[in-house]
Amino acid sequence: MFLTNLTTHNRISTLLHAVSSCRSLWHCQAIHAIVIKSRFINDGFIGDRLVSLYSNLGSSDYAHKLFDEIPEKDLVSWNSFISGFSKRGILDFCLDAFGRMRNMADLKPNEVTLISVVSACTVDGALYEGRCIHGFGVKMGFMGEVKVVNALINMYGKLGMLDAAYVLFNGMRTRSLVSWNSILAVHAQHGASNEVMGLFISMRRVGVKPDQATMVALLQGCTELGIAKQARVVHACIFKCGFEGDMLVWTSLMSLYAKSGELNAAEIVFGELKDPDAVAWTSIVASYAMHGCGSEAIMLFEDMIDSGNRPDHVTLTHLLNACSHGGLVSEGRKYFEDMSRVYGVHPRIDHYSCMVDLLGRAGLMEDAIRLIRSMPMEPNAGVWGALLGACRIHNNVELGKEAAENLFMLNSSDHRNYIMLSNIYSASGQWKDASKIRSLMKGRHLVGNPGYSLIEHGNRVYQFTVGDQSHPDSDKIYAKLEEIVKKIDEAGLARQTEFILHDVAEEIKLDMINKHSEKLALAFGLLVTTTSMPITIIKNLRICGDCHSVMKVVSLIEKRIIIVRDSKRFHHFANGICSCKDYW
DNA sequence: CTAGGGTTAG
Repeated sequence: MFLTNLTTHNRISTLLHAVSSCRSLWHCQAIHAIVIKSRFINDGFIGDRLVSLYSNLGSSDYAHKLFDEIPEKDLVSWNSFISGFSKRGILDFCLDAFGRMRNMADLKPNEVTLISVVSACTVDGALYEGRCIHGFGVKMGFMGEVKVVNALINMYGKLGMLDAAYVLFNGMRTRSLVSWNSILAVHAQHGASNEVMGLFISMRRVGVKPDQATMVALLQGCTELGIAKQARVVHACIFKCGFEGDMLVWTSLMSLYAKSGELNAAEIVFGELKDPDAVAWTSIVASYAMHGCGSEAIMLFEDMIDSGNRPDHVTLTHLLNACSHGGLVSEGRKYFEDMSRVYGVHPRIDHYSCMVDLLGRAGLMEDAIRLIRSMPMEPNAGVWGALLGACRIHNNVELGKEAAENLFMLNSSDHRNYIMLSNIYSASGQWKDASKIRSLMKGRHLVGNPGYSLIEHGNRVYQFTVGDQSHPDSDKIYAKLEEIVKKIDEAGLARQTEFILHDVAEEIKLDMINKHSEKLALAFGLLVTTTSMPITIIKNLRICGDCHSVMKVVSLIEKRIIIVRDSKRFHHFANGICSCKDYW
């Protein structure tokens, strides 16, 4: 055994090291047994480490039991206990222990305790608890501690209270690099790209040197926009700051290029990684999946396996997604079966969603519903949503109704489900049912996010909303749009007005659909670019069905390449066809 | 000298 012939001090530090290196519950228990045999079980250091390890590994029973067995619990014992639950995101246990600690006469929580408890409040719906802890921190005089404020910035930011986070950040007398990174990260995570850029510039101005986390936040801040030019600017910035080849930063950059429509650039960035890790491989598989290149994604996945990297549940999700977007049914089925047997990844609910999507899109409704019934867990909104989407494509009213009813039960506030069901009814001519669903939606006061489309030109990004007239050259844009519509009518394309929900006359519907944001962006793109340039449009919602067919026709009659990123994936239009093969 | 704490990728 490795513990013989060592001095007492060395044995304790060896044990501490062994305890720290545990990666599984089984491993932890084995080391625990050695600790018991080694008569050091009462050593406070080792006990604390075991406690935090057990709670870190999610075994709260062991953690509680062991914690109770520690004879003299000091501040560090309590902090280890609490931090373990904090890292696992188990808020209840954290607050419980914090409460018990506050009731102790001879022990007071310190700033370390507070940081752990604040971090635990970053889970959804814990704003009230977070505010209480914040108040406690103020009372205890911890607000001068940079790390406490950083944790609070992160907490408010993660819970969507960007203003509160900014007020705290702004009020800091001294800010560490982590303070800057935290405020950047929470803005980036909420798509506040302008703020991210502004903060980054201020940070440089006061002479703070960015690190890996800064660059990642900067890159993340650009994804919402998805503008290739901005990706290139940040890429240059990464070079200047000396982060080229950094795995974390480069994976993030690769993903940004892919999301900005530049699959080639993503491929190049990936190629520059000497020894890509599992996350980098997953990212490139996801990139191809996003662009609808199913077989390429599969090939890359096989390369990943050959390189000795192990896929995890995220990799498999993207792989199944790739099969689904590419309509590769048999491949998807094979990988779904292989995932636990060959790769040791047990299917989670997201994998079931992917499979329902895959089968449903392919029109294999029986198989999709059979899979749902056989799931070992309760189907969630993702699963029913996938089925509903498939019913929309294949006009399956019966199943669509069932899927929608389940969705309404799970989450009645997502207006997209109502629209989808209403569209299914309209498509099969059941107008009364369709309008019933619409009034149900209206009655519940459900409105969606307003749709918008972005397009880059010169050094600017232009934004269009439905019927937008804010552009200075609005007249020209609408004239171009009219010209396109005329050509399309001449080409004999049947327009799809059922995507308009309002109860209005057909010609008004057509007028409304003609002013969709993606069509305005398209008209603008045709106006300002030359024929050799692809037109790239970023849409915040899913592309509308009519716009999708119009893009196809325009790509043919105007001989243009049009690339649209919607909220789910990319569509590459050329010669009258879309890369999604109308599978979307 | 030594335990516990804040930001970061797919």
